[in-house]
Amino acid sequence: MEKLAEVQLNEEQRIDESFDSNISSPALSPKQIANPVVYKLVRVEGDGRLVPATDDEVMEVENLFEEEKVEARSIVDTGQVEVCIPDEESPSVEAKTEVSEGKSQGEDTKVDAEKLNARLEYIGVMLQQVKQEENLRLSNASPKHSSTLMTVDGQCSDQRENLSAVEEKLQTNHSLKEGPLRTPILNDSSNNQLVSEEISLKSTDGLAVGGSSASVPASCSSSMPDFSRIKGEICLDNQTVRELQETFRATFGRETTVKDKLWLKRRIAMGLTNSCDVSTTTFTIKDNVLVRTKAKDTQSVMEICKNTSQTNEMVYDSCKDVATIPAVKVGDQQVLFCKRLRKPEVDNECKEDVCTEQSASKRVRKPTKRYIEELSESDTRECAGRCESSTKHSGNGHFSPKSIISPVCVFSTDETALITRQDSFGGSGVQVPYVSRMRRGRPRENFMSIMQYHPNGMGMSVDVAKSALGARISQQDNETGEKNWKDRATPKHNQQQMVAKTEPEKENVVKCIDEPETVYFDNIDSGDNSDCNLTSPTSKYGVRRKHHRAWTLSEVIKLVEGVSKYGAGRWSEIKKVAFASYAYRTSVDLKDKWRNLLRASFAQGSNDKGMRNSRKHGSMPIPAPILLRVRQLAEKDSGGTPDLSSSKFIGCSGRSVLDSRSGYL
DNA sequence: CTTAGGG
DNA sequence: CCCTAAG
Repeated sequence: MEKLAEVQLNEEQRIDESFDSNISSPALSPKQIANPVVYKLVRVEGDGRLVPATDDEVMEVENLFEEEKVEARSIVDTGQVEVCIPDEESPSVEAKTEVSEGKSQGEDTKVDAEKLNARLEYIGVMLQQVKQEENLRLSNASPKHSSTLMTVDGQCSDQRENLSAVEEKLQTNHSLKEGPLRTPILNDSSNNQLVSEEISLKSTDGLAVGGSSASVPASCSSSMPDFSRIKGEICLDNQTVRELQETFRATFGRETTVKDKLWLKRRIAMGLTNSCDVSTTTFTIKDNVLVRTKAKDTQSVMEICKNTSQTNEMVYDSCKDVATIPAVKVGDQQVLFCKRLRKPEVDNECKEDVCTEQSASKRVRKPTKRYIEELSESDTRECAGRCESSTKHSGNGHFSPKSIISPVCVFSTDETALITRQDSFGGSGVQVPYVSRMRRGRPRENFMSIMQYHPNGMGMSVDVAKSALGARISQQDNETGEKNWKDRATPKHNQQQMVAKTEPEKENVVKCIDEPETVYFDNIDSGDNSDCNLTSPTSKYGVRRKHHRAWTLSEVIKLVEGVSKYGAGRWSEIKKVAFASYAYRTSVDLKDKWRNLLRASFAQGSNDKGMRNSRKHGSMPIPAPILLRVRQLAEKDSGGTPDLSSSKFIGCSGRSVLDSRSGYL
C-alpha cells in the first residue's frame, strides 16, 4: 500500500495559547488562528519524511473517496474540518495560507460537509485495515503493555508512521467535533464503559487499535460489562481464543470476533485496568495473570499506572466526559486533547480511584506550572528525563500535571531527543522543534510620564531607539532568544518571525524619532523590548539586558510615600494615586519593588551605610534615608510597634532628600 | 481584577 | 521582571 497519509496542518492556538507559544506571536495573522484545522495530502517516505502528494496520488485518493462515500456513515460535523487536496505545491507557508483563506471559519462548510464526512469516514476504514495488517505483522513481537514510551517510539517507526499520521488525522478530526460523538466503531453505545475502553485501547496500544474497529461488529448486544463473569484469577495466557473472547465480552460488555490472542489479552488487560469500575472491582495484571481483587490493590494498580503512564492520564481524565471524547492520540493532539478535557470539576474519579493514596491525601494540589519558556528551556537530556519521570511519577501515584502538558518527546533517528510540537509552519505539518514563545509580558503603554523628568530626553531617546532597533535585529529577542532560539528554532521559522516582528517596531521607532514632540512613545506599545529605557543608568553603559525599566529615585520615593500613606499591600491604591501617570508600573511592579526595597534596606541596615551612594553595581543606588524609611515602614507594617524615635526625622529627611534629588534624575 | 509569593 | 495561584 502506498504510503499516503493525510497529515494534519493544525494550529490549535485556540485551545491553549500558552501551549502554542510562538505561533501565537504577533507574526501570525488572526486569520490563521481562526482556521485551526487544515489537512494536506502528503506521502510518507520510507525514511519518514513527508512529501507532498503528487497529482496522481491525489487523484487516486479522491477516487477512493468517491467510491466510499456511498456507504460512509455520517458523522456529526461542526464545520471545523476541512479536507484539502492541494496541488503539488510544495508544503510551504503559502500553501497553508491559501487553504486558510479559502475557508472562512466554517461558514462555507455547509457546502459539502457530508462529502467531507464521507471522506473522513473512508480514511477511517482505510485506517482500520492498515492497522489490522500492522497488528498481524507485529502481534508476535509486541510486549504486553505498551507504555507511553513505546507509543512514542512507535511514532518514530517508519512502518507505523504513516499509520500514525492517518490515525492521528482521523482522530483529531473527531476530537474537534463538539458534542456527543460516535465513532464508527461504537455506533450506538454512548456507554461510558465502552467508550473509555476504546479510548484506553487507542491510547495505550497504538498498534492494535484497528483490530477492534474492523472486527467488532456494530451489534453490541449487551453494552454493559459484566465483571461477575470473571471469577477469581484468570490466566489470560492459558485461555483459548474463545475464552478470551468471552472474557473480553465480560469485560467490555460486547462481543468481539478478534481471534488474535495477544490482542485480546491486551484489550482485556487494559480495559480492565482502565475501567472506571475499578473502584468497586479492581483487576490487575501480574505477569499476564489477570487478578480480580475486591479490595483495591493500590500497589498493583500503581504498576499499571506506571506502565501506561502519561497516555493513561488522559484516559483517566476522559472517563468522566466520555460522551464528547473521540479519541486519544499520540503527540500533540494528545496533549491538546487532554487540555481541552480538563475541566476543573471533572477531576475524574477514575484517576482518583486508581490512585487511591493520592486522592486520599489531597484532592487537588496545584504545583505551579511554570511557564512555557521553562518547558522549552529543557534540553535534550531533560526531555528524555521527563518522559521517564512522568512514568515514574505515575508509579508513585502522583500524576504530574507537567507531564500532561509537556511537549512530546520524539526520538529522532540519531538518537537525540527533541522537543517538538505539531507545527505546520513549514507547510508539511511535521514535528518541528519546540521553541519558546516570542514574548511575554504586559505592554508598556506609554512613556510620557518618564519624560517629565527628562526634558532633555529627546536626543537620548533617539539613540536608544536606534540602538534598540539594532539590537533587536541582531539578536531578535533578548530574553527568549539567548537561551532558546539559537539551538532550537528552525532557521526558517526564525526568519519569518523575525521579519514579522521587526517591521512594526521599526515603524514605531521611526515615528518616535520623527515626531518626538507629541507622539513620542505612545506608539511604542507592546512594550516588547521597545523600552526606550531612558532613565536606566544601565542604558548609558550599554547592555540593557532586558526590557527593564529601571526604577527612578522619584518612583521609589513615590512608592515609599504611597506605602507610608496606604500601607504596604495596597498596591493598587498606591498605584492609582502615586503612579497614576506611570502606566508602565503595575501594582505588581510596585509590590516587587517594595520587596526589593525592603531587602535592600535591611541589607544595608546591617551593613555599613557608607556604600549607599557607590555606583559599583551599575544600578541606581538608593539613598540611605529612603532605605531607612523603608525599613521603618516595614517594621511598622509588620505589626510591631518599633517606636523609632527617629521616625519623624527620617521621614523628613527622606523627603527632603528625595525632593532635592528628583530634580536631576 | 487584585494580592501574594515564587522564580 | 514575569508568572501563577488564590481571593
